Amino acid sequence: MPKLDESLLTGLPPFSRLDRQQIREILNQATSRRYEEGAEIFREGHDAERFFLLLDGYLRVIRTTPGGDQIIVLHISPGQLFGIAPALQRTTYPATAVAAAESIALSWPVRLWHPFITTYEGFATESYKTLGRRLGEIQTTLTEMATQAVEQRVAAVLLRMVNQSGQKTGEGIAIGFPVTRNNISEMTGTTLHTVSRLLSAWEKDGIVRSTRKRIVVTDPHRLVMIGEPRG
Amino acid sequence: MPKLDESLLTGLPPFSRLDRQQIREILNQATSRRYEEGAEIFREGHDAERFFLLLDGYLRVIRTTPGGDQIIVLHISPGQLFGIAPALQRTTYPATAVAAAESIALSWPVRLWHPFITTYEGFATESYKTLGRRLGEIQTTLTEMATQAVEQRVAAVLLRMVNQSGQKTGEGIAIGFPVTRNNISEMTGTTLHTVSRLLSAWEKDGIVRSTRKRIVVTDPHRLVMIGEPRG
DNA sequence: CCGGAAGTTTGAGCAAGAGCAACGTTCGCC
DNA sequence: GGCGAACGTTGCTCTTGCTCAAACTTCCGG
Repeated sequence: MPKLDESLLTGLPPFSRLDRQQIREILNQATSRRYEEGAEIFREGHDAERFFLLLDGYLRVIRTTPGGDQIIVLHISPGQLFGIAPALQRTTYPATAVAAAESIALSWPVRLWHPFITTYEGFATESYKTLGRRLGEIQTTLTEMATQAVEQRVAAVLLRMVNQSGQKTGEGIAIGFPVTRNNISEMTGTTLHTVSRLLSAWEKDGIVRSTRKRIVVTDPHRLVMIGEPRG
Repeated sequence: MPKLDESLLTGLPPFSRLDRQQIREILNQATSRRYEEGAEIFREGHDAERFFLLLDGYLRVIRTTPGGDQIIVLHISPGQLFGIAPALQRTTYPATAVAAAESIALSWPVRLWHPFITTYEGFATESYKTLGRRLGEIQTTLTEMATQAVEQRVAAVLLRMVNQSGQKTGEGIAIGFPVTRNNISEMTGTTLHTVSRLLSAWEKDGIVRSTRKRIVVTDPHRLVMIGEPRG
């Protein structure tokens, strides 16, 4: 295992209040691993043996129903902790994590969770903030699902992905990882057909541009308008 | 303020590992209050000044959309902590809490949160377990919303309420607090009309019995069958 | 360079459930 | 004891978006 560079963690919120020495300790106990697009990092229901930090790439957190349907609960961006089941006293992972793009993550065995929480200043605070944000995000998604029509939900989801991973390009803002029509349908509780029709229509209107697995939002403002129920 | 009896807390998970003396301390700092059906305990977005424990009654946790629609995120049963925004480093409440039935709750100022977490054994653990369960419940609801038809969602929600608050009666198991058709529609993302039709149909089939605001499930097993998508 | 897999598009038909409307019932309050 | 508000029921209409079907395009591996 190559020695990990301290600069990997220095900027990140959970570690921002630590000194060089402490970061070194943390890195020395970490395992680094690369995941290809589509690879599973951990699976719902399995023993939570490690907790993770995403260094690079994007993840999807998904749940599968008994009936075989799949839904995407949220996405994880670089710099975020994930698989932090131990924070909520869980012994198994509550969902499955899959690499949406090629990704790199550090991980530590759960037995280090408690020491981390108690010895590293700011680590607990940031972990719980992250959980709070995610809870909020899921609640928002739930609210949208319950009250908004499909078109609005798809617009909202596109905007959310743009906000979390957008990269400026010549044509507009690109979503920073591959997304299929089917993925979007799994985020919005609809079918890939309906998503395809919506994107086609928006492309005709100059709101988005898309190629296979890649989406660029060229007119975010108009997408916001679509996302608002009455207007 | 009448002195609160120690037996109020002795059985409850967050305090189960504490001695008489510690429970006394906790009670001495608590404020007890009664809420009528429909009363608001705290509101989404307001400063989180206190955290709570529900002693008796039932609460609804709701969110309101900009468009004025309302959804019920979850219910809270006696013995549970709620309004524990501080646990997730939040300074405002992420949702509104309303008494579904006449209720009694204790509360403490948030500045006591940290002392509670650090000095009372088991308190932190139980609080985070509660959060974990709620996150799981919301995720389940989200999954149902995204993958199941209205009939299944309504069946699932009835069963959940029965499990959380069911009381055996001569005819079956009664939901332990008042619920309107409209409330159910706010839990399932449908309309009160559709809920009314479903309940009427189920009543005809002998699966439920209902009067104004009161629902008794007479044949839970068949309701479970309805709740399963393919079967 | 070819073939298959994965992803995308589009059309046509249909049904679930929303919206609208009207009326009935129960309850609490003056 | 009567009135109004809140809650519930039911019929009808109409739209959204799902299902089914088929073809097309892009990508990747051999």
